[in-house]
Amino acid sequence: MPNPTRSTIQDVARLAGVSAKTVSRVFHGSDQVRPDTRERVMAAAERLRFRPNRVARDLRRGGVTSTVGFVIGDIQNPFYFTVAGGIEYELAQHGYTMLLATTDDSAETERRVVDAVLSQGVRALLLIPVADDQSYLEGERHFGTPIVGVDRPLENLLSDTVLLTNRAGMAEAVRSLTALGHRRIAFVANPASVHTVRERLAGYRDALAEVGVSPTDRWLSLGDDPAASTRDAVVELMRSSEPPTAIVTGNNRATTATLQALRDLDSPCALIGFDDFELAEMLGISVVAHDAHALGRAAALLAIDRIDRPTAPPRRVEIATSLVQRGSGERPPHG
Amino acid sequence: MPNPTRSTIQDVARLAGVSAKTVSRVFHGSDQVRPDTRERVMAAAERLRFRPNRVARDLRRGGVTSTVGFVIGDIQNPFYFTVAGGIEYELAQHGYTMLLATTDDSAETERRVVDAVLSQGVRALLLIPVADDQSYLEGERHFGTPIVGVDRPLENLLSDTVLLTNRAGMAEAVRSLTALGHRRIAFVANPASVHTVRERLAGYRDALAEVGVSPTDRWLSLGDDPAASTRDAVVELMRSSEPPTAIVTGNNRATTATLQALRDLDSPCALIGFDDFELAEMLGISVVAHDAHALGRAAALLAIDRIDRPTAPPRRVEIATSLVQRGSGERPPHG
DNA sequence: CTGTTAGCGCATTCAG
DNA sequence: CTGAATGCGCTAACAG
Repeated sequence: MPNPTRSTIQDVARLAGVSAKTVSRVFHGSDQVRPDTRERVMAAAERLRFRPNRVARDLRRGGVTSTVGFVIGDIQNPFYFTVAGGIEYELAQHGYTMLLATTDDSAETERRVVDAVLSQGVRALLLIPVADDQSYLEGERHFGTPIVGVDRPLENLLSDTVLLTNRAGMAEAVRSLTALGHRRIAFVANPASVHTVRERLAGYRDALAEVGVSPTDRWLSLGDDPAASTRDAVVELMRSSEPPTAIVTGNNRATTATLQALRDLDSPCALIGFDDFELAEMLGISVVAHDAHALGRAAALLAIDRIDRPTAPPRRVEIATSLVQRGSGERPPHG
Repeated sequence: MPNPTRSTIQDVARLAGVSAKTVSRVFHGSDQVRPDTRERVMAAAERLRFRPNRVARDLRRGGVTSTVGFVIGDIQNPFYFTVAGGIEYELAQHGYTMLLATTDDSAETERRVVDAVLSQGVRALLLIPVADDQSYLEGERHFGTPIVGVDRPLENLLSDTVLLTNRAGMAEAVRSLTALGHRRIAFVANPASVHTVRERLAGYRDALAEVGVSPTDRWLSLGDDPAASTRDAVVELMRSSEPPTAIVTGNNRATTATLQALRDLDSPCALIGFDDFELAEMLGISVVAHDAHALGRAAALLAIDRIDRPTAPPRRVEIATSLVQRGSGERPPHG
């Protein structure tokens, strides 16, 4: 059996004995339509199982769609999907839907994927950048497409941005450790090249500088070598001649890996992680927590605002982090 | 400064001194175009920052878009997001992008959201159903839109489906407990109304029946009361006159809650969770694991297959679960 | 309150 | 190999 053909606004108009425009008005118009006309139209639409074709509508209205693109590096990271959840939530509140695409954390892919998303005619673009240059979006920005950097700033492109207070948040954590007397504090993270880790590292240095400690590379484990496991790196760090008495981590993955290493070693080393995680409370792990869902919501709001006021100056929103003390970060120096 | 207007295929054609159709051919045509013509067109396109408008293209080609809709109840659940990741991955491999929408786990919202997604002209619809009846999709199915039930079957609608081996997986877990001598085995889950939990419950009963135990309601904690916390329910269960010597859980959230309760009580109760989680290995928690990413990939493949062969009989794919023993499930009965 | 005309940007005829 | 005409489904701009 061949598929029946989908009915259009014309079919409904014919059946209801009105013009196509009237059907359109019934479905979208804030215009007035006589109640009985409206009912005839609705009845006809129901009988024909009519559903307005949004694609055609968007095209006619100047290619202005109701979808917003979100391009993300790696969807598997729980942090990012919480962000995506926040974005989707806020977009839905405003009648938009989210088109989600991933780049495998590869700079070349980013450009291709962003291009594909833009050609879908998205109303705005939200992007967690991977490449170190987003100037290729300059043209698109000139066409008036709102572009928002999420979690990291877009490089070489004027844009709205939502960030965490990475530097201050990490500084606060390290300060809480120095206040306890810690001086040998290590910083553990995987990929150090991304903006967030660089900022957190800066905060770490800020706090150490305040107590006159100039951190040496000996206490940095930045996981630039993708082959080496963070877990092994931490074990090595702890077995060095002058091991740290406290560790701060640069993100959730580093926290998990560090946690496992410390468990293996049965070490009393203090630990504060960046990013909260589900079992942290049960495990008594202190963290620099933040609201990833709020980050997403804020990003979506920036985009929606800019749709309304395209020429407003770029805005930068910061989502606050907070130090959550659960035990692992309150241990005094040992050894 | 007013925004420059986006250039169209016509603009490119004019600048290159060819017709619109030729530009179209350069961008999509497997048709032949003379190399020098092609170059002129490409040069013009680049200068004008031309990007083909996919919306218009899709409309002209009969509303056949390259996006696939995925409707999900609650985006925050890591399981679903991993599924979404799998879907997105496989879709991207085939040139589709994913339109993601959520329903807040509400049956009424489901219908509204599904409608909105369909009116976007999606090429296929993937749905984790929440409502207990999807017959409202019958019309859409007749129009030839591929519809796939993900993780749970669609009710009253013929459709492709991807499921986990919920029943067998849970039976295997319980069987491993009865083999150790456990007889008082509790089943803990939140919302018991959904298909997956019902199936897992059935598997639990299967395995108990095999050793002649007919489970009483006393050992079921199904969390139908949204007010009561699962954690409290488990504490109560363990303090009853004849507490279980082992617990199996119906999903990842129940596992976490149960884990916390058992820690609070310092109980030697055996535990096998359904769904794996990040720290399970470190914590030595045995689980019924499965590959949520593969589930998503399989769902996407079903949709893509059906796009190609619309009249093939509905298919049901099952993704295998496997019992991962890490210690908590191998504890013998106590007390 | 309702109808008519025109055309969004593109691709599919059918011609050359 | 290339171009001209036509229309996808819908809605703005103007009528009435």
